[in-house]
Amino acid sequence: MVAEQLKSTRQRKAVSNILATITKFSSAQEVHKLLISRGEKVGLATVYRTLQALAETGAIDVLRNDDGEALYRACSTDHHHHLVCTKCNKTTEISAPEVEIWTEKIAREQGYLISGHTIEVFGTCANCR
Amino acid sequence: MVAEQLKSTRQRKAVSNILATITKFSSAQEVHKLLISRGEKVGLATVYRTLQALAETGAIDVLRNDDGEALYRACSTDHHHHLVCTKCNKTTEISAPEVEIWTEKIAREQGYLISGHTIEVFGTCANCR
DNA sequence: CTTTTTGCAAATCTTTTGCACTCTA
DNA sequence: TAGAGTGCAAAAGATTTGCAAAAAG
Repeated sequence: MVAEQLKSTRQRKAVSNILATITKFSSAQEVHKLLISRGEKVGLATVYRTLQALAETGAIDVLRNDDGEALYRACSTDHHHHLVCTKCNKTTEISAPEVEIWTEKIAREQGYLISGHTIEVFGTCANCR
Repeated sequence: MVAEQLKSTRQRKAVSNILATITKFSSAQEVHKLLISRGEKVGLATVYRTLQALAETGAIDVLRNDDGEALYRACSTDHHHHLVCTKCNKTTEISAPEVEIWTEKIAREQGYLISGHTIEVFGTCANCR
């Protein structure tokens, strides 16, 4: 299973461009609406496929909201976590070397071989308080 | 909006009992199948409603898997996080005072008012290695 | 040209709801 | 009894998929 190289298409560029302008996690549906409102002609299925493809290559981050919807956002590539405002959905990246270490420790204590972890902190940001 | 008190019904007891015997997070569909296989007569919708109700009262924990499905599991009531085996789905509760503190700190630095957080560590447990 | 991509609509799948009926307190 | 709770089937909604047409390299 060789990593496929994605071809550069109008639609994919459009999706990438949109993502670059968004700072909060957005669902495929939202991304699609944004594209349409910008006058871009891209099918919903294509948005889904593109977003998935990008997520697989690690180019963008994915997470699930409480309704089970997949949310995407362009992300820097280094390991980090998120601080999410529950009111405006603004997201701030936070790196956490301390926590990475703690994670490793806990896992070892329990006899686990760590493959990954998720840390998300929710709250109200300064603007929304 | 006063917290409603759930009435005790055959179906609810059945769901609770099943949950008590399960050690891994399971979807509503799975719980329903288990009930049926045990000969319990409970509707799928009821399982969904019951699971949601229980989750709301904090009696059970919920999390979303990568497919966006809601997974439930009976849980002790004190605050803690999970260490999940990606092979057998066994879940170990971990408490993390250190992390709670770190979370608080980070948030304050960013001007956030913390409302909650999620920490899940994935890996392979001793038995599955 | 050959292989990927698209678009659309149809198909899936999980979860939610409307409603009439059945229980619990 | 009154108000909750239940079962079923229909409705939602998000995501996926089949397929023929269009685009990329």
